[in-house]
Amino acid sequence: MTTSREDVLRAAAAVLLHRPRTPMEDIARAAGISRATLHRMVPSRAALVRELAAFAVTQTRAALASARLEEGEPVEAVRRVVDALMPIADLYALLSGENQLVESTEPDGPWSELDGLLIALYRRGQEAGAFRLDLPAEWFVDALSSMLVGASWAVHDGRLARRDAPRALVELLLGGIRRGQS
Amino acid sequence: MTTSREDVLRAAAAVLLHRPRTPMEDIARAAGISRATLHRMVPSRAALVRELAAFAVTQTRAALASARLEEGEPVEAVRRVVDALMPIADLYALLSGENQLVESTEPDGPWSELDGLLIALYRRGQEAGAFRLDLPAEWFVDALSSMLVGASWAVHDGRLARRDAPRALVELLLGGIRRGQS
DNA sequence: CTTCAATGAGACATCACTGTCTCACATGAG
DNA sequence: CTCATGTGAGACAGTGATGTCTCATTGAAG
Repeated sequence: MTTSREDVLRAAAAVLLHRPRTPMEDIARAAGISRATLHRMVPSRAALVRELAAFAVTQTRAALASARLEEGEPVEAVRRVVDALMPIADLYALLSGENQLVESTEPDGPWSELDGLLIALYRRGQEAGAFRLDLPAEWFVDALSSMLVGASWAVHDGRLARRDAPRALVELLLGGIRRGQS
Repeated sequence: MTTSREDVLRAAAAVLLHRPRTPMEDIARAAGISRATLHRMVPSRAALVRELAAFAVTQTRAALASARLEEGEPVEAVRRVVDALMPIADLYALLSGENQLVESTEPDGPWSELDGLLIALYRRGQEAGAFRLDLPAEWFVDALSSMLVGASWAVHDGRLARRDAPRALVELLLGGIRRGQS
């Protein structure tokens, strides 16, 4: 009964997001393997963290691709983004600026590419007259990121039902960014 | 030239929020004191963390009190809350569920009291017809918390101007929670 | 059945961090 | 000026985490 590398990464992400100081022994346990096996998979803690970051980038890129940001109404595109990112919110959270588990993603690295896709979506929405002009696109990305993390935590803590989370998030976010409110 | 205890706590909060694994030596440096002096102030790392938590509770309680949650229009009360919490967003972030630096704040501890004040505000807004009925009050608190953290980070990283942050946050939040949008 | 690869348990050495302590220096008050 | 207090630098011992490695066990394939 082999635990897949991906399962290990997912488990590591979840436990490290919640407790960044978790020892390797406990990370391995959380993934259902022994510490020796974990060390066979990755040469060091630092390497695990780097691999986690790369995995998170890959998963996020795929999620954003599946959300097809350039297609259709910007409002619907935001809905699709949230639906796509919710299942990987914990991985996504590792990449967002708030979590320094992953040290200093480089300014021109994969993260800024992904960030740029979301900024472009917001700007498309502004040009289409759907989104507010007075809020910076960067804030849209930050707000989305932080609410994804927040919703993920709320679900994790049982404060929000898993099936309600996407809707709660998207309603609040869209309500906040849509034009024509004041 | 003595660094006040509060300054040390503030600096420690900021650095630990960003890098939970920061060694005591680096925490002390960030606070402008030596490690020996830090150890004279607190007997251990665990004690520092406990004191930080208590300080965060005190500061948050004071901020919420200054925001006068029960007075006037719920919308204006939310504005006051954001204005009051922004300057202490990093301390507040230590208390919010997202950050396990402070391990497991007890269910009936000070945090749930503060949480309860915000929940009561949202419910007051619902009853007054100002806030949406379909979003849970708990989600309001989670969204506020996570956006406070997100905005604080955006400012820290230079993505959002410090003077624009409160407005960006409150506009998005209020836009999302107000009634009569759809 | 045998063989092979993967895995877990556990031992061990090393290292970073932590807490403790001493001593020299700096600063402020009288 | 002296004295008292606070501080920083640095040494040291202890601890927990980390990485490395060996050996026994397990499970799957042929």
